[in-house]
Amino acid sequence: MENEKENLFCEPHKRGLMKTPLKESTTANIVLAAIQPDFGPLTTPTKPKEGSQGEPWTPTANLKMLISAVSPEIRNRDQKRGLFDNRSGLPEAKDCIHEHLSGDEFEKSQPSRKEKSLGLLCHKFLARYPNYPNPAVNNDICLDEVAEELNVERRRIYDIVNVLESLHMVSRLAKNRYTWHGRHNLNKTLGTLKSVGEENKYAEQIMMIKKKEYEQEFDFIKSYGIEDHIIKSNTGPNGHPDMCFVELPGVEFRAASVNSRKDKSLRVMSQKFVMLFLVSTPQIVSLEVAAKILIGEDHVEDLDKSKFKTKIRRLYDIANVLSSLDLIKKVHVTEERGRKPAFKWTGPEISPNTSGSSPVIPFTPSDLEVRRSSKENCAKNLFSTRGKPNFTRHPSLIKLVKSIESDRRKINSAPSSPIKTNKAAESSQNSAPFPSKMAQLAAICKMQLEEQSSESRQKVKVQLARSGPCKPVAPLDPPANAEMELTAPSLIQPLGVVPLIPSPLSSAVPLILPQAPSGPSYAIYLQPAQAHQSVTPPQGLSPTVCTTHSSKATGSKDSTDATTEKAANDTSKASASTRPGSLLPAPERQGAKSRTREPAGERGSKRASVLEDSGSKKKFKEDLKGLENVSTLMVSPTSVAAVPVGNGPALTSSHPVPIQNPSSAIVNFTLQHLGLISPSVQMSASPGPGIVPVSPRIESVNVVPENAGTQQGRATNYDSPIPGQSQPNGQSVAVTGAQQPVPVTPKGSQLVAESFFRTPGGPTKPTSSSCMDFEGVNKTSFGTLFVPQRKLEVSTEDVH
DNA sequence: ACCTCCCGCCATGCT
DNA sequence: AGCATGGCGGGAGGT
Repeated sequence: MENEKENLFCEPHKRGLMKTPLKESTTANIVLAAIQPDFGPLTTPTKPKEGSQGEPWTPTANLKMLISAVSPEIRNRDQKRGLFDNRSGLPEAKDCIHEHLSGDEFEKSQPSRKEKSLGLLCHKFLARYPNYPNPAVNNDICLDEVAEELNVERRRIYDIVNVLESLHMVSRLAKNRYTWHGRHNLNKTLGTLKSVGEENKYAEQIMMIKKKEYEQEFDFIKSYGIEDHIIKSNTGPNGHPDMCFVELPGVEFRAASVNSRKDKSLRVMSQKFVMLFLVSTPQIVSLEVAAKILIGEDHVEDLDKSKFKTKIRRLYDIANVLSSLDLIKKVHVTEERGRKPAFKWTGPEISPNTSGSSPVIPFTPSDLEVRRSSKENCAKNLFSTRGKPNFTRHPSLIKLVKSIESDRRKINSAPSSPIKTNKAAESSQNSAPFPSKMAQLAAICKMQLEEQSSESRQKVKVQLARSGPCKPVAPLDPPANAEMELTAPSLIQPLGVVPLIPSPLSSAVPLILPQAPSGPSYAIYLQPAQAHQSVTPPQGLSPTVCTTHSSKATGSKDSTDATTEKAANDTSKASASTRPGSLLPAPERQGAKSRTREPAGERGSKRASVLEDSGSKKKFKEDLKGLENVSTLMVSPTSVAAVPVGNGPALTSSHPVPIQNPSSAIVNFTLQHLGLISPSVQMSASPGPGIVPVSPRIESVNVVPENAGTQQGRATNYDSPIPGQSQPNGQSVAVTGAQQPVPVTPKGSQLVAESFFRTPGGPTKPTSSSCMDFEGVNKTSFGTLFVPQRKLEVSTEDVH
């Protein structure tokens, strides 16, 4: 009954009807459709939660519910079972490879925590919707329904939705209702976030934190004061960077309710977390650092532990969702003291949206235009999100906006964000799960398989039909991914670029790098502050990188491991260490992902100063490895390129050749460290002139891909509207091009160029001032600072 | 023993 | 008041 209705209304796409792309959803839908009638009303009612679980689908469900009421355990068991059996969402029932309820008592009896993990849940959730939904269709999501179908408490759905909302993949329509936007706005959002992150100087903040750590370890401490200042300056009035939710023009929060406290947490935290990846060079962010930055109070000591722990918990939640989106993947950063959990960006590379602040624009003209135009959206203007401190809107306005937007959407079918889609991100979207654990894997695999099969058929048809209209972009990405790469060395910092002269000006200094042969050109820009830093040796870290990966699942691919090391040495000199390109493309998305896991070591204790010991050994090994790899890999530097700017299709992002990228970076890095080449030589990453990033520490990163294989499934999965595009390997290039084309002018959505942070309390960020501070600092303390080397190893998790 | 992070209590705020 | 949201942190599964 209702369910059906609701489905219709809420998630039409599920039905397959319209949307082509529905991936798994189709399957699921189908299933649901079949089942629902039988069961009867599901009810959606408000809270599904546990009770709901049982509820619905079958008559027996009621019984179960009753029982469960009595015993939670039973309840759980049922739930699990229900999950699989019923379907709620998952495909498992169908394919199932494993599992089964029937068979194993084991599983059945207990679903295991993993099966209940947010990551898996998120996969299920994502599987229901196409990456690039047809805007013309109703893409509403009814939270209650979803919760029921997935057999989870609504609370969990909120966790997912909040993160998705932060990326503007969904937007709230009303009470219990969200609209699914999929990845249409993703690149745009990321660009905006990157811009905001740059404005906030997150890169610097990261650096500072790291520096502090080092110092602490070594007793350096002296510079605390300074550092704090810096941070503070960057931060808002409160002392910490408080930004508000960054909205995109096209995707605004419509419900008033969103405003309130929501500005706080998960959503904002998610955005900030993403920003950290986007602004940091290696694109690897440890939870510890992220937590500190998010907490704002970075002042060292204050972090109270509980707060820190809470933040970490939240970050895991966010990370699980982002991992499901294939935007990040878990890795470990190993330092002397141990491994710390960290995440590596595997999403598309993005260029910052232009906003007022950044001068340089990497975008292609078309993009710019689009962006501009977008700004003009009526709706937006009406409600400009931007300015508002609050998101509250009058209901009537909301409606109006909504209607406008919907129209707009229809009109523009084009995808909005063209920017770089490349990376596979898109393609993978749905796909890719990474199972960390077998269970998850299995579950995911099943889902995927189902999806594929069902989808592919439908999809193709549909897409073809609709292809025109939609926007989409295709993602391309290869299937997989597998690989990892690694990145660069410096953990922190910003592009390796070099600024030559530090200018106090606020604006960033754009550098245009020569492009690699094939690639589009890219520009890197630095903010003054950064530039300064670079000039002076920041502490960054030097890096060493190691990548390791295993390929797993997919097998073939991957592989790339490289490790590098650098050894550099030294301390002060750091200059030597430059970071190679920092950016690495990340490319690959592997298909599989797993949620998280890993040991992390972060914890607060960093202090142990024991450093080097174990580290050195490892390093050595790594170095060796790195060398080996290098030899093998050496390849085109180009691939390493830093930030691709244009929309260019080619962007590195996709990296068709994953291996290369890392390798080049590594190679450079290694060579430099070895003294074989000068830093300036570096490849693309850091061009030139000046490079110097340097960081005192050396780190090595190992990335090991975890996943097992699920990828394949994924490959197929994507929904991109454009069917043909996907290529297995990831050559996304072509695809990209295709996507891009659609610059629709009117697009409404667009851009916000302005991304802004809203700072509630205060004014915006103090950019200039902060810059100044930084400068001062850099000069002052950085110059002298000695930094011990460290090694950092990043490894993706493996699953066990 | 520690890392992850599920679970769900309960505050917050809209309706 | 009731319900939707979602902050938060205890505590337990996993390794």
